[in-house]
Amino acid sequence: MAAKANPIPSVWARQQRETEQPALSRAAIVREAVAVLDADGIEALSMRKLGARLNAGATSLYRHVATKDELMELAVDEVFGEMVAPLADGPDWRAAVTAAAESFRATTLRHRWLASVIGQAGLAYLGPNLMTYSERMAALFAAAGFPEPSRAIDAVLSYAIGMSTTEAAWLTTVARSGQTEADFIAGLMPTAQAAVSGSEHLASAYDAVVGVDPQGLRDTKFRYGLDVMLDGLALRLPGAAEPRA
Amino acid sequence: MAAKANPIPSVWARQQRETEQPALSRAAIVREAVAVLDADGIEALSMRKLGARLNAGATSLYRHVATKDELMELAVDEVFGEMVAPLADGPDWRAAVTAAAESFRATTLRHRWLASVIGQAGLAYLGPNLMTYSERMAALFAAAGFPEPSRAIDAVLSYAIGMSTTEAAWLTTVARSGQTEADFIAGLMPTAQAAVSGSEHLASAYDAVVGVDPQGLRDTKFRYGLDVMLDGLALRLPGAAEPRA
DNA sequence: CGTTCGCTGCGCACACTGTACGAAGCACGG
DNA sequence: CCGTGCTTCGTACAGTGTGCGCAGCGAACG
Repeated sequence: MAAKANPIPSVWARQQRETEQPALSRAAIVREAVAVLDADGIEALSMRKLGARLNAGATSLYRHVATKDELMELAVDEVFGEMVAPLADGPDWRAAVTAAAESFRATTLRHRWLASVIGQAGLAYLGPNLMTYSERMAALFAAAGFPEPSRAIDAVLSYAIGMSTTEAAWLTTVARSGQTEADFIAGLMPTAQAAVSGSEHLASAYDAVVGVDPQGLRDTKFRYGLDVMLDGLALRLPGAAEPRA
Repeated sequence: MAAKANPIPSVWARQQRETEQPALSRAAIVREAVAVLDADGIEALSMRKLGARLNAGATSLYRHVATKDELMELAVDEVFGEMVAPLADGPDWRAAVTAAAESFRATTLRHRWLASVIGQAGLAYLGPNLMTYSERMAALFAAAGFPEPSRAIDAVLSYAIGMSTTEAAWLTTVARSGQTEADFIAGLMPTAQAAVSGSEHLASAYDAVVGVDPQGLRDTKFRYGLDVMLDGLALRLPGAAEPRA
């Protein structure tokens, strides 16, 4: 009422050129969302908190992003841009594919929330960055002489996804405990030992691993499975001996 | 007051043997939770709804389950009980491992919410059912002569996880559209075609697939990657030719 | 030049979430 | 008979995603 009867003062009270921040844009929102996700994990990202980070109200974001799920899709493709697959020029397709897979793993471990999102939404995003990554990989396999590159992509990528998401989830659990990985494992051992008691093969596998550098273990584990897969693929190149079990 | 002053009628008014429902128990809660998850998906499971399904209040569940996350862990291990790995008695380790992997995939596709949970929490559950599944698989590889069965398990299981969760997420998306898989793909084609334009290898891969039975495609895709992995593993058995790229 | 119009940001509101807390009911041992 | 401990539940709180309608701004237009 009072404000309506007296419109004049607002002229003076008006904020002059309050465009300090580069305004709100889809790109800025996605970038900040990734920052929050990296820093505090997936359950810490709320529209209100994100809005506050951008000096904006929560619902303002909805002008640039249809829904939170869409924002997550954009964030996923954003970080997919960090995954690089070498160009198909070198003769060593194994090294190139290995580099591409390691890049996938490294990116997933750098942005551990990816594991959750991939589990919920899969790879059906069709985002441009995922597209160029896949295309590069297809070119790699095609240049190597594979008749059906997409088959090989699916195999290698599925392995990379499974191993990387499991690893990311594990590291998230570790991080939440506030301990180092080695300490966390040490603290978990009693429970684990009890769980595998009566399982002879598992128990011996556990014993063989106690006290070893965990990160190195994860690295070689990933490389092992990847090498196995690439060996299997190599057998499918034109001219190769049949494997025999 | 009135009830307290007149204790007699309550004997007759009392619900005789009101144990129609088997009361509230951890097992019953977990069972019902799985039912809800299967029927309506992971985002439809709320403690209130679950309580209502069991003729109980929402917070009553917390007497048997510490937190919702714990309930999810229990639900995961519950369905892990459906995954079967053959005993290590037959000579054909490839067939046995294939059966175990297919069982993993089938279970994941039967309970598609598993994909989300695995992405969030990994396989660090240590639940009994996961344990016996892993132990069986370890026995399989050990009997086949692998010096490090756990390495082989990690490789095969990672592949199965990656492919199955991706597939489950895809099927969830399809189901949410209310269309058949073939129709959904048809509706998606324009977008997909636009996305792969300029990516020659991907485009040709897409073209090769249009109009084919989608489920059969998924089946063979899974089998292909699994066979590749098993071929690579076979090379690591004592006595095998080196692969050459 | 003044006016209008569409786009952007925002406060409010709604329905819903997980769960901490304290009270009430019950079966059972003394 | 009275505790006593276990189970259930109502209430409450802090937080979520997001639909709706209003205010202000820049640009286009008469």
